[in-house]
Amino acid sequence: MDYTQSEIERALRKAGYRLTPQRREVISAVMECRRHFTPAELYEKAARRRSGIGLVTVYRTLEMLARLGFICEVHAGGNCRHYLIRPTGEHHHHLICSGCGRVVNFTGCDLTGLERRLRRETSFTISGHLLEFVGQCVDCRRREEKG
Amino acid sequence: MDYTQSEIERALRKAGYRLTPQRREVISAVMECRRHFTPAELYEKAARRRSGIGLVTVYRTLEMLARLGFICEVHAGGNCRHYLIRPTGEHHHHLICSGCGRVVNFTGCDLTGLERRLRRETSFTISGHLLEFVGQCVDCRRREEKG
DNA sequence: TGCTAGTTGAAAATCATTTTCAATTATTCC
DNA sequence: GGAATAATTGAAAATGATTTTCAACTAGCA
Repeated sequence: MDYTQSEIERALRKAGYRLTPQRREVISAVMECRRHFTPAELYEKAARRRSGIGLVTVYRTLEMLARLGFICEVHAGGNCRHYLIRPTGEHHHHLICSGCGRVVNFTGCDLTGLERRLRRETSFTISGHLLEFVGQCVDCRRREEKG
Repeated sequence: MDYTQSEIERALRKAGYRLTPQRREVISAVMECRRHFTPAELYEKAARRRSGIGLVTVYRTLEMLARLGFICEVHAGGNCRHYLIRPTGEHHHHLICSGCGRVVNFTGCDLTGLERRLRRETSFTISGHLLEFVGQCVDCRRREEKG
């Protein structure tokens, strides 16, 4: 289901990137994330564990991981980039809690029928789609009801 | 199908906003857009027609129009906001050409089944979804094939 | 071990967006 | 029509995320 640190490191090497201590640290910090994160958040986290990692390196490493397909961007709103670990391979989407940012991955979006219809009606070549559900998880709902 | 300038102006007044020449100009510039646009693009267009409109005012007016539901944001990539005219009322989504930015609105996304499944499986309260298709329109495809 | 191209990170640059605030003006009330 | 007043405008400055620059450093190869 999830990639391991060494799988990612291997893929990185294979793609011609060098394996530096900073990159290892960023990867390991990413792998602990259970919700979406911003470059700045990840920087804090990684820098806390190994002082001397630069924000720029975090940016660059995240960009690299996204290029390799290990993380992807989500459109969580706000004014900065949000990334998310990608489960291995398969086509999937996200259900995002607007309260805490928790993310649930799901598959089976089944938009092929709609896609076919659009292709027929518009003559577009369709290359992909962006689908995200937004809601509130149980914890956040309870918290709101109480307070 | 589309709102008229005076419909928008009326709604704006009704919501307690003042009708200024600058706002009129921005609204009219928006209404000419057949694809998505950025605040900066709209500023250029509006300022060309009536010099002296400030970029800040464009930002503020677009925010207002979005709040009133006449335009909405799209996630077209890039590093700045993209807006789009919203067809009257109904729930709809966008098919966006990655080449030229042309936008086709469509309805009938039918995600209620999927939404129900997610609600059941995750116990989230689902408040909405974001769905966009990306592709290439006929013109852009031809242009690419030729050159 | 030494070479070299890839990598790092501090600082500066960039760029979209937001805030500030004094001057202006649309609307209301007489 | 003419104040009064609160909303609006826009230039300039502030903010904040992201990117670029470049000299120093280093991973990985020979």
